[in-house]
Amino acid sequence: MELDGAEIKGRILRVAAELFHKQGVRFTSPGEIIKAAGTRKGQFYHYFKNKNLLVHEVLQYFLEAVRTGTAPVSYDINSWQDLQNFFLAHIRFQRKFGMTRSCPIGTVANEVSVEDELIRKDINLVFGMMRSKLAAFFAREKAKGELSNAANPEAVAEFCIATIQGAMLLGKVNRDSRPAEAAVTEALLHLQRYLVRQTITCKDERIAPAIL
Amino acid sequence: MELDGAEIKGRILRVAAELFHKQGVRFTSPGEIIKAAGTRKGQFYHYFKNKNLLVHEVLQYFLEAVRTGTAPVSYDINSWQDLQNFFLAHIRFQRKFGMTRSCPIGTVANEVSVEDELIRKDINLVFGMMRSKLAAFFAREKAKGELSNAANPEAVAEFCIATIQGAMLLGKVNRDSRPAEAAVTEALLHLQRYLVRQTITCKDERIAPAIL
Amino acid sequence: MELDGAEIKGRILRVAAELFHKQGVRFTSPGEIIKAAGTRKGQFYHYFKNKNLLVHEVLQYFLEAVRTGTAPVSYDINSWQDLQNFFLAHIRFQRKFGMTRSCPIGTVANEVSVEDELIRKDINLVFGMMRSKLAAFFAREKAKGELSNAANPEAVAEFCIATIQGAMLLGKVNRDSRPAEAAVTEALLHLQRYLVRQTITCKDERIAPAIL
Amino acid sequence: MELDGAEIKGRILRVAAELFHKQGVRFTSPGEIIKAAGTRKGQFYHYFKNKNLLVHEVLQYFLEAVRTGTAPVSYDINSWQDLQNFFLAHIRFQRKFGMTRSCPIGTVANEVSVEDELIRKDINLVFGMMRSKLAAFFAREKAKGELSNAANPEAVAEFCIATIQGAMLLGKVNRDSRPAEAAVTEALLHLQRYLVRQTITCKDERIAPAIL
DNA sequence: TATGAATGAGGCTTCATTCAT
DNA sequence: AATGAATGAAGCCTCATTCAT
Repeated sequence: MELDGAEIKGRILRVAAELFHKQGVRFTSPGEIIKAAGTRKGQFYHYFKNKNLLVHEVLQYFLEAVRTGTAPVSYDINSWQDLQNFFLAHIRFQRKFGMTRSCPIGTVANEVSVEDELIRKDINLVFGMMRSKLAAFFAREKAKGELSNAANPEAVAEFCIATIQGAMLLGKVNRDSRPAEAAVTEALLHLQRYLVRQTITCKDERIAPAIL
Repeated sequence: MELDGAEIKGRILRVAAELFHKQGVRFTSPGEIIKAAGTRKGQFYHYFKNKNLLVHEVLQYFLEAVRTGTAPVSYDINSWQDLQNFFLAHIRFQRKFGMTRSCPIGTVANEVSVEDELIRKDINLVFGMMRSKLAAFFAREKAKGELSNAANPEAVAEFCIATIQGAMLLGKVNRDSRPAEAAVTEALLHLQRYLVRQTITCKDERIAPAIL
Repeated sequence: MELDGAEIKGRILRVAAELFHKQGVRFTSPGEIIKAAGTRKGQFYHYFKNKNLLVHEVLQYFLEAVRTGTAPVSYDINSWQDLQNFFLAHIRFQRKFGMTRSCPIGTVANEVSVEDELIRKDINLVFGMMRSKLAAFFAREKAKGELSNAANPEAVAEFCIATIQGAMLLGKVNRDSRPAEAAVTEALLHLQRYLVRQTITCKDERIAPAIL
Repeated sequence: MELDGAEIKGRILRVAAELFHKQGVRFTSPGEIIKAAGTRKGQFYHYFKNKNLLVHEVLQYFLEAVRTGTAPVSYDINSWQDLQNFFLAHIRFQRKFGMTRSCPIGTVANEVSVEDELIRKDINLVFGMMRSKLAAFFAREKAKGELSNAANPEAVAEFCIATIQGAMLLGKVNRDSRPAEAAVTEALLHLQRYLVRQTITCKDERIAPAIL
């Protein structure tokens, strides 16, 4: 069976996403992607006009993954239990790579320079998608009277994303999940205090990292 | 007045730190640093055996800056007012660069790959210095009975760093300080709730971003 | 007529072989080869991943030349007359370059360092090919009863190669063919004494260098 | 105790000789010699105007070592037993370096290019010293009537040097002393046949490599 | 004597891309 | 659609040496 165009393009995209996550965009050359994808230069430049547009498409692929919930961590939160799991899932994800990587989006985001307007906007869309999914949950909870009126869903969502990004960064530079766990645990405590009825109760007021 | 050796080495170091912050380590070539520092290739390699060791020295310089409190943001916190100011100072710092950069340490941290063990450890030392200064403050407050016994100084310090790093990343990709402000404001609220006596009071329970 | 890929690769290979023979591998930079071959950097690295692999290919080319008998000196010996000619042909070859070079293989061989395992093995193959061709001749002569039973074909072949390599080195540092001739003449005398019937007779027991 | 000038110069010389033997002249930079000798750039260039003159002095040091018999292998031969030992001593010497190097002089000799007239002449002097010592022995034996009148002392000496150089080269590229032993054993057989009285007798007409 | 700062040419290689087929 | 040849700028670094102190 021959590989059709979409197949090849998809493979390049997946390989590129993996390499960008592993070593960053700048440190990943088209040649390396081509080799890892088992394709050829001509094919690569046929499907992607240039490296920048490949980054663009990778980010669209990430956007789609977050939107449809097929990303390694789902941003579709429906319960406080989901929310807690959501934070911890990021660190579980990171552990799969031996704590040597942080968030795929965050990694690319960090590299954007003033010239990369297109890429910056792409990343914004991904973070925006994450934020709106999280904010939607908080808004729903607020509507149900479960969340304090003091909580601003958008701001709380922003806080969640920021803390997770920072926690993963700390996890990576420490090569240890504990700093990341400590950070997200504090974040969860903060969110918990917004709850009108304290549904999540942990003995010592801390979410046990052991459940990770 | 002639420039002596230390002067030149210092200039290379400062220029490199600036470029690394602006565009990352990977995208900054020795040639670019040499040009910006107004020096020569031979001179550069006389003072720095290779680019990696320059990065190492830049990080030592950052470590020293954090240690001595000469960094753009001081990590020496002595009051809850200091703490609040500390969070906001990060975003003020970011604003100076038109929200096009994130944290100098975070930027380098994000780039470390599995091969850069030396660099990873250097960054760890810097984050460690930040953490111990913050944790020292929380420990002191706890000893004074101002901070809840439930608070673990190290964990809370980790949370502060993570949230700031994430907030600055969001600020950069948005080219807007508001997402970053929202995130750190939530973080401050969390910390405030650890206070035994609620010394920081803000009308609507939110720290006004306008004071930034 | 345009040059196709194989043509260009071949030209780089020949130019490299020539320069390696003239001045050694170490003293021949890719830049020099590129210039001499009238090609470009990109082209060079398109055909040869790196300089070391070019050396490898040059040595394969030498191996092939020895194997097929297209090298400047043929290692296919069929008679005692051939053998005598074979020794002298090396010095004739050397004279073509004004006694400024030694053996192309020997030159590269002398340069191998502990790190160059690949190259060392390549050279071994070339010397091995030379040895087996020479040994085959001695074995045949032994079988025919022309060569003393005391002669070990492999050992005698090794001796021939060693003496020729050493003779050419002496010829080069002296810029004079006489030391080289003296050495190979002695070697021929040694071989001659292995003959059961003294077919090669020289008046004064010496092979006249004049015939060179 | 301070090191005086001669001490330092001597150390640089010895270190350079060692490195040239190990990896060749071209591949040994002044910086490497300076580091290995534990000295400084200024000192190096104070004692040696340039690298080429250092090579020159190293060769003079080799010349002196051969002249005075302090070289690793003595060229002062006084008996046929000495002669046999002399050949084998070269291979023993080579074994000390795990068969990774050939002759120190031969290594430098191989690298001489057309521009290095000075160096070429220096090497010639060293080989010339070797030759005259060997030739002196053969001449004395001839005078004593121990050596065939057919033997030309100079030519036979040249042959000895050539075969040893070639044998060591083969030993190095094979990383095995056996090819080198085979070659020198044949050479010894040749010399033996020049003896008027066959004083060296080996059972099977071969000098046992086991005695090495 | 001794030092290390300074120099710039050059070494080896990768990069991202275009192009002709 | 697919190929791999072609390109030259640039990346990182070493070299051998000179020079001012």
